[in-house]
Amino acid sequence: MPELPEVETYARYFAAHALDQKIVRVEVRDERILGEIRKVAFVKRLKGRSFTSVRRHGKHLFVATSAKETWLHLHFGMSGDLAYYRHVEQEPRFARIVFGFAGGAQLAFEDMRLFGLAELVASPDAFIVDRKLGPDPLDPKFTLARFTALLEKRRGTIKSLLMSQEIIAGLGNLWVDETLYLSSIHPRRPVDRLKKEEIRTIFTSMRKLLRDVIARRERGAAMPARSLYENREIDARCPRCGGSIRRAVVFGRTTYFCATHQR
DNA sequence: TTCCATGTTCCGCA
DNA sequence: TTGCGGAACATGGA
Repeated sequence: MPELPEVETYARYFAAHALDQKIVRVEVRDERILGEIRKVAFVKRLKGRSFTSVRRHGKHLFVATSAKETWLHLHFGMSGDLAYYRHVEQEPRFARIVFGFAGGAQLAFEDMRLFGLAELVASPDAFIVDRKLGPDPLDPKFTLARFTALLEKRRGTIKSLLMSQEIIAGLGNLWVDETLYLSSIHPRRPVDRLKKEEIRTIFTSMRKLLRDVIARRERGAAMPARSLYENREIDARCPRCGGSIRRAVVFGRTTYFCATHQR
């Protein structure tokens, strides 16, 4: 379930379990999960090393290794996840890569649909520049002024811009819908017709939401019953205003919104 | 069987 | 140049 808050949770999970242990085994179960790098090279460069720290930018996870200029880059696609375990029976069904550690534990990168990616990169910063990724919305340096500037030069709908990783890195379909729901803004609203005040509301709601979802993921709590997330159904009652929840395709994605309070 | 799915990329068109 | 719709990728789950 990987948008920014989920990837943040994976990053913390990785850091809590899989750092500073010698990698004694690297099994690539399905090569389609790898990018350009060949399986042999991937295994060779990681075996005997260890993971040393994690870093996240948007939906991308980077893990530093004890090898110079060698970072594991993971993208979780639509169905990626991590699992750390000690016994083979606990291996996830769709484990695509399994790292075995000296202590006997293992870390699996699972991804049923294979839209994810695992590769090695020399530098996360260079990767972010190459891929033209926008700022991470939870970066302390990401400000309302920066957000406003990013939107100012653009046209198009607010949903399409929040979804575009070159503008802001990390939001996906679910949390864009939730952000706009909380902001009372219609997903199709042209961004050049947003008032300053509305941009501020989106900025604030988005960051508050992302932090809240991360906190909930951490303690295994569900989303509030009043959230759009729990009411993504055609003709559901909007828990905030009693209006009706509608479904439409916006920017190519199934979009839920309240036809009454989102304008 | 059919439709839908938390992502990304590429192509064609306006 | 920018933005958008559609298709493709792979594999379930309802």
